[in-house]
This record gives sequence, C-alpha cells and structure tokens, in this order.
Amino acid sequence: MPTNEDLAELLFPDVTLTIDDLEKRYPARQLPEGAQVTRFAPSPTGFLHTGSLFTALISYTIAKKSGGVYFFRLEDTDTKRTIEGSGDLLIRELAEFGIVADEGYFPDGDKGEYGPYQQSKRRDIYRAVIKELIKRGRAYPDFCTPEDLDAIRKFQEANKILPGYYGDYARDRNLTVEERIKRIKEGTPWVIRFRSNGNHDQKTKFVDAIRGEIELQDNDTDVVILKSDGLPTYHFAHVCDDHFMRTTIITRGEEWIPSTPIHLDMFRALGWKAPKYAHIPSIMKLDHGNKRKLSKRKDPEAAVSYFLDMGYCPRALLVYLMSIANSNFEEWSIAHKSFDLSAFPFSMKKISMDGALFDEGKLNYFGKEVIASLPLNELFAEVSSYAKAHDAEFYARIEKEPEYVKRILNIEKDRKTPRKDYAKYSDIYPLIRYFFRDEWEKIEASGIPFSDKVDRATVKKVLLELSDKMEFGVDEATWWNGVKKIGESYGFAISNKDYKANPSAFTGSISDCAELLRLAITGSTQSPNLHEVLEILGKAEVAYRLGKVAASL
RNA sequence: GGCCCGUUGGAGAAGUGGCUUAACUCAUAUCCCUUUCAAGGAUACAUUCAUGGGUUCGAAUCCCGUACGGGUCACCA
Repeated sequence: MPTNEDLAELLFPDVTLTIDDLEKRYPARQLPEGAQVTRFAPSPTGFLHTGSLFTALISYTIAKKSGGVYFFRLEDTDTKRTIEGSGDLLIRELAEFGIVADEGYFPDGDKGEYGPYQQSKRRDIYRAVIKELIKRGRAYPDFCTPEDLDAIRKFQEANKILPGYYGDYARDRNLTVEERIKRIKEGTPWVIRFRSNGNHDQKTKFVDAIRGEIELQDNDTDVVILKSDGLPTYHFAHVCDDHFMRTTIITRGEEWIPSTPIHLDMFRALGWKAPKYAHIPSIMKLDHGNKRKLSKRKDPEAAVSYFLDMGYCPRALLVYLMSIANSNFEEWSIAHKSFDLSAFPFSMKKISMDGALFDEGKLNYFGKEVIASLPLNELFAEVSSYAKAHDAEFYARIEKEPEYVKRILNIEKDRKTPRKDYAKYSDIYPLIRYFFRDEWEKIEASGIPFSDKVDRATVKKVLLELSDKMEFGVDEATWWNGVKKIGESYGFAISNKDYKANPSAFTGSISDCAELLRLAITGSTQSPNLHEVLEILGKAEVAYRLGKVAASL
C-alpha cells in the first residue's frame, strides 16, 4: 500500500529541505521585549496606491515605535498581473516619503537574514513545507480542471448551497493515495490543496489589534496552496513567509478579514504560532452619495504619484494620513508645534474602524502648514527639485537667479504667524510670476485692471510721483508713511474711518491708493506684503514698471 | 444570497453607564485686525449620537431586531 510519504516523494523527488532545516535557517529574532516585526508586502502590479501608503505608514510606525523591524517583501506570485519594474517603483515612491525598510527586497539586492524577500525566489521553501504537509496528510494533489471547478460552483449556486471547495464538494479530497499516484503518473495536471479540518458550523475567534475580538465561521474549504505554475497562493505564502520571517504583527487591508480563518487554520495545521493581525480600514471616496474604496482605475488620487506630481510635500500627505490613522495627531501636532511623526505617540487602538473619506481640503490645510513650517533653505531645495521634475520654466528661473527666488519664497516667512498661501509647490509659480520682468510684461500687456473709482489722469500722476518719491531700503513704517503722504496730497483719506464717514470728500481711501500701486506692480489686487515685494524688486525695477504703466494711461 | 465589519455635525473624530448643556481639528458663515490677499483672533454651526425596542434610578456608551454603508465568498493579491 503506497503511503502519503510515497506520494510526497513522487511529487517532490528533489526536495530534501525540511521544516526543521528552515526553522534553523531562520531563527527567532533577538529583539527587545515588546519590539514588533512588521512588513509591507505589496504585489508588483503597478504604482503605489494611496491606501497602500497608509498601510505602509502604519506598519512602519508600529515597528519604529516599538524598536522593532520593518521589512519589505515583494509578493510576485501572480505572474499574469506582475508589471515589470513596478516593485522598484514602489520602493522609490515609498522612499520619497521616508519609508525605507530595515530589511527586505531592494532594487539592488536583498538586505537581511530572513530572505529571499521576493516570493518567486522562495519556491524551495514552499515546496519543502508542502512536501511535509503532504506526508502528514494535510495537503493533497487535486486534479480538478477549471471547468470541473466551474461546474461544481454552478451546481452550488443553482441549488443555493454555499459555493466553495469543501466537504462533499471537494471532489478529490478523498481520493486514495494509489489513485493519486496513478493519475500523477498518467501525467494529469495537478495543484496542491490544503486539507482543512475545520467545521463550518463552528467559530474561530481572533483578536484584531484594531477591532478587538472578531468571530468568524471556521474555515472548512480546501484552498489551493500551490498553483499549477508551481507558485504558492497568497494564503499559503503569507503563512509560510510571515512565520519564517518572524513577523509579529500582520498589517493588511480589511478586505483580508474574511480569509483570516484560512490562515489560522494553516498555522494550526503546521503547529506554528499565529502572528497578531491588524486589519487597516480602506480609504474611501464619496461617489454619487455613496462611499466607496478609492479606485485605482477611476480615481487619480488613488495613486500616490498624483500628489507628488501635484507638488504636495510628501510630509504633508503623510501627516494627513496620520491624522486619519490617529485623529488625536492634530491636537498633538498643535500642542507640540511639530509635524515630526516619529515623535508622535502613535496608538494602534486609536485607529478607527471605518474607512475615512479622503478629504482634499484637509490635505491642503496640512500642505499649507507644512510648507509654512519649512525653513527657507529646505523649502528652496524642495521647490527646486519639484520644479526640476515638473515645471521647466520655473526651474530655469530658479537656476538663473536662486537668491532672487529665495527672497521671494521668504516673504512674510519669518513672522510669528508666517504666510500660508501655498498648499503645494505647484501653487507657487503662478503666484510669483510677476516678479520676473518678462512675465510682468505679459501681464501688463494684457491690461492692468484698474477700477474706475479713480480717474486715469490721477492714477497716472500718483504712480509717477510714487515712482519718484517712494523710499527704498527703509523700514516698512517709514516707507508706508511716505506713501500715505503722497496719497494724501492727491486727496486719498489716510484714515479709513474718515473715508467711510464722508466718501465724497475724498479721491478714495488710502487702501485705494495702495491698490493702484499694487496693481501696477503685480497686476493683481491681491499680493503679499507690498513693502517686501517692492524691496525685492528694487527701486529701478519698480520705477520701470510704474513708468511703463503710467505711460500707457 | 451566506458570512464578517461598520454607523456620533459637511469631513476626520473624542467619548466605553452619571463629570457631556457631546472635546478637538478641517470646512463653512459672520465679526475683529488690516494698505490687498494668505494668515491671526473671536463667535456661530449635532436639543442629539442610523433607527425601533429592551436593561437601568440613569445610555451615544450594555442587549436584541431593523435599515443603510463597506467588505468577502478564485489556481488574484
């Protein structure tokens, strides 16, 4: 009588590695008490998803906070969906956010003692474990074709029976070893399925680090663990890899909750201690009044690169995501005047259980706060690298006059309440174009939108006199007094109250006078502090602009 | 359809039986400050915690049902 032992040898004659060998090869990690080992394990099927960044941020934070290890594993077992080079893309994008793994897969080679960190290179490990599972009778070769499975499912659906490969519907579950050996020798294609001992009428409980106790129906389906292409399925690879990589807590999307009993079932069958689980909520979006998961295909904001291309500061996105993960982050951040995520006392229990709606308004708020908090040199460096990649025109100007651009970026920056008008780097150039002569010429050519409040002849005279008499190199109060004096001589009320009390007695209020100046210099009724703008442009440039505008009136 | 998870203001949410006349942040509105804007300051914005029952002297907080939303039932992860 042939045994499972014989079956295993027939299936994997070349496998001599054992689970014992593997246990020795990947010894328990020597980590301090409480240190957590976490991981980010994406499949290389495209760009970095916003939800993935969220999960990665949480994994990374848990490891760092506990003095543990955060590693990166590439789950490339789905050869059909794998996109060449996307694993490296993922790493690069993560790196932009400062999320760099302690160990794992890297474009230039693995780092760490628990590798390989790429599932397609772990075939020997999976095969070794599966061989033993077969010997123990906990896994078996299954000969169903896709058509067979389809027929089973159709039958179940038609009869309103729970679909799946389990119990009586697990066609090849109870084949004799002899029969299996015979079919294999005949060359029948096979996959390996896990033999579940579970009872669907019973419950399995596990404690989720975010949700607390979750109770689910026990797994009783015999899932495929080794596909016909020789690669494992996620279910098996997760159990195997996270055991031998000594992961202590699995952070993954909440869509995995329903399959957790399968994983627990396998951990039990292998006699391994299951890790803790933390199922992270998905980030949602409102679509026609309904919440739905951010979609890779439909939503541009599902791609992290969208924010990078838009010029959001990576830290702003990270800070925003952290405010979703732990809503008390905002209070902490304000109290400590800091956006340093590594200093924030992150708590897994404070992660909310339902998916947050992505709120671009709030991202913008953080964007402004973060950019305003950046020291000038850092801001300048970030803006330069953004412009280099996304805005050739702006970048050319930065290259040509770095100090000039720095002065512009520094406007109202060193105050107790710094200027906050850039939510993202792409907001900057359109707002500061007028600082450059040729751009200003274009603005001027299209017509300065003076209001009709003050007649043009007066406007012209005021601008000319301003050009002639305005002081440069003095403090703001002195400069402003000078402007007021000139304004007053043309009938502008220096006090807004006086003006409001009797508008007809004046040419306008002093703000109207300032508006003329502002309009001529910047082309807009809105600008940052005029005095600083004037000082940056310099007397000659201001005189040029004023003269040219006046001449056109 | 089965199973699981969730439901506090426009958004993120605090709150786990009396201290809540429901914190804080964003958004919005109004006002103040002000040479414009961005800020900054102040005020307003849930008579009520999806809903119906129940437990209790007392419930957003505990229990049950219902509704709604999300997820999952692959040789995809």
